[in-house]
Amino acid sequence: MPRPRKRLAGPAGPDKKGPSGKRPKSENPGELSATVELSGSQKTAASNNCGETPSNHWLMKSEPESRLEKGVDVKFGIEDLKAQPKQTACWDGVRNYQARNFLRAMKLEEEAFFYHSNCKEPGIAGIMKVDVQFIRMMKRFIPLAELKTHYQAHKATGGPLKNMALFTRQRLSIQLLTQEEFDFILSLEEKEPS
DNA sequence: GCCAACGTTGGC
DNA sequence: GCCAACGTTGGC
Repeated sequence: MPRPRKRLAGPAGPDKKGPSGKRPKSENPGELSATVELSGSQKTAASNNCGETPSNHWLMKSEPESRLEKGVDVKFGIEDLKAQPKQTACWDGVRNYQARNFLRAMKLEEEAFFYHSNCKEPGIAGIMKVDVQFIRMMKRFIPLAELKTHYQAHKATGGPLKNMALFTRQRLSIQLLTQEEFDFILSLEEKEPS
């Protein structure tokens, strides 16, 4: 489970997992340093996304309700992100290979939906930017059930959510969204809950 | 709390 | 490199 944490002020670590060690011991599986956190000021424009390249949009899952995993509470909802210094957190604990590749592919300032998973009401709670910093709450919470309704309709009609990873890659904790998916979900904010 | 989906592990 | 067993994710 991706497990955003309090700021650890780590460098945006290239993760050093060599091919050598097969995998993290089950003893301590978390803490791969696939960190997106950019500590402190982002002085350098270097990795910044200024320029012409269109930026990617993401969806990142986290659990807003308390749950112990090896004695550690993994709770980290959007309110917890807001409560961090600079409203910025370090997104660690991602184990899945593809999710980690996405973490590495992210560029600063790209936007991501903060998705609440494994909880009473799963869905998209807000928006943050890669750094990982809170931007804003959704104007209204967009429940999974509503997204699923659109997904099912779009499968038939060829609408924007027809291939949404949330449904086609069910267990992937970090997902790349198409521009169409991102825009469509944003447009839902303006609508009445369906 | 249950359990389906699905990723990972490890014997062969 | 197959695939059954196992572990995890995450909706319900």
